[in-house]
Amino acid sequence: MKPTILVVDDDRKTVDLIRLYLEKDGYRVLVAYDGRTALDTARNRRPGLVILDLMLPKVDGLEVCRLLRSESQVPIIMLTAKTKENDKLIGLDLGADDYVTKPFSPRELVARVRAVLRRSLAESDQGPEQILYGELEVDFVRHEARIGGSSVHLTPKEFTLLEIMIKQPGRVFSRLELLELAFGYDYQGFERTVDVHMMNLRKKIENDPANPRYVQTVYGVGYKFEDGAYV
Amino acid sequence: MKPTILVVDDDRKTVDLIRLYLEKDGYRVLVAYDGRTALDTARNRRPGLVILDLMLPKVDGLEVCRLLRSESQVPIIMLTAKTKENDKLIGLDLGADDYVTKPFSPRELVARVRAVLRRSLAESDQGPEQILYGELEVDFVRHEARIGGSSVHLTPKEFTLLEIMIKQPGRVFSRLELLELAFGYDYQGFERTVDVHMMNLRKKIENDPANPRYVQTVYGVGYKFEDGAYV
DNA sequence: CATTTTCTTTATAAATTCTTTAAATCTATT
DNA sequence: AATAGATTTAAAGAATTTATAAAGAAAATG
Repeated sequence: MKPTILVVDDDRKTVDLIRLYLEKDGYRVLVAYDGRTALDTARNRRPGLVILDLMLPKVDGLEVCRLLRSESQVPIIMLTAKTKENDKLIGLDLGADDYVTKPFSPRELVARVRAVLRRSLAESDQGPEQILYGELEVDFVRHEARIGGSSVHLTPKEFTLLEIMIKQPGRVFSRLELLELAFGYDYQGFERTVDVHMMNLRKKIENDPANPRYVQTVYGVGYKFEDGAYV
Repeated sequence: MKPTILVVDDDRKTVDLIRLYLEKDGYRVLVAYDGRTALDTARNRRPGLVILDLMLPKVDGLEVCRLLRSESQVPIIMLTAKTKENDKLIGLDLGADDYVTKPFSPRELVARVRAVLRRSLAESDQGPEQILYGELEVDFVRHEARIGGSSVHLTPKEFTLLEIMIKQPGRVFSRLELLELAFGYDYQGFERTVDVHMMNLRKKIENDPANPRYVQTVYGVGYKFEDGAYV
């Protein structure tokens, strides 16, 4: 089900054009021609995204943006006329998720709507707070692992490595990937460091570290978290 | 074949440094010193990735980024000076795939190039994550082969050889081709090594290794993965 | 700034895989 | 059917990769 989009601009032709393209792409569209109505509509109808012109009567677009932001997480795309003034404005943080300068192609605007929605969905779905496999629980809120209900102390790197792997169970990660993901792209050390962390991790979370159930080696490739999908 | 990378910065020393490291890592490099040239080059030469400085003469980096994004899927890494101003800019999503703040280490930049390319290749669907033929499944994410749903352990070379062949089913590969593709162009050993790997592979994935269904010999030529297109 | 904890490196042992070898088997061709 | 060349097969040693323990370096803590 596609979200509803609120389009706010005092120029009715612009609104009609945007509406046409959005509806063609399957979105429900609400419209407002001034800032006050925009705020009311946003509060009552809870759109999934707002397209907002910067220059508006009654309550200015900037103000609408600020108010919306202070009271909800709704993604906002700002429409701005292309001037040097506005380039500076963009340098300031207006709190919008994206900017489109007039004149714009409707197709581009729709593409940006899709992109912003995709991003904000991805962000709001930060993955689960907790993952369970068998006896093992990994709790990202508490930053803690548990075996059979009782917590096991992991060091920061051990936890991070486990987190990376368990969030994509079954996928094999090379040592280099793990280093870059866990320790940053500027990490200077040896790949073998990963092995030692894995060993220590296994000592803590595996029943039989020499025959690990969760943290498995893929010889010649790297490590993975075994989810038991195919045994 | 590694992709071509377009490096855009008005400071020639920075460009040279980046170029040096990228070329050392095997990439072809194009350069541009201003926004307009960058856009022209990107449109004509279709690089696989763009490294883009935020501050540029003629057409500003932000604008270049927007334009490139609206007209292609090319991954973009932004170079930004580390200031509070830019922190805000980064808070906004400029549409880049990654950001690197100046000053940066060339090694880190190259690592990020690799990571962004890996991500965007994975997204743009450079071939499937998994291939099925009859009972046989080959899963590239899990780095695992399965027969009738249960996984079969393959060694790294066995897996690589199978991967090469199954990705172009029906095509015959000479032993030399297989050696070069699987083991690298500088491989020194005998061609007969391939035979042994094929034998071991057949033992693991074939029902009747002496009458293989998947890994077939083409007498006097090499091996192929039989897809059953013309049997 | 001393103490504790964590991280990285190093060295060695253990496990796995790869290559070579040589004999047996198979294939195409005469 | 005989032959020369190609492929299969098994086995052994060489090479590579991973596991492990321990010590020194670095980082965090009080």
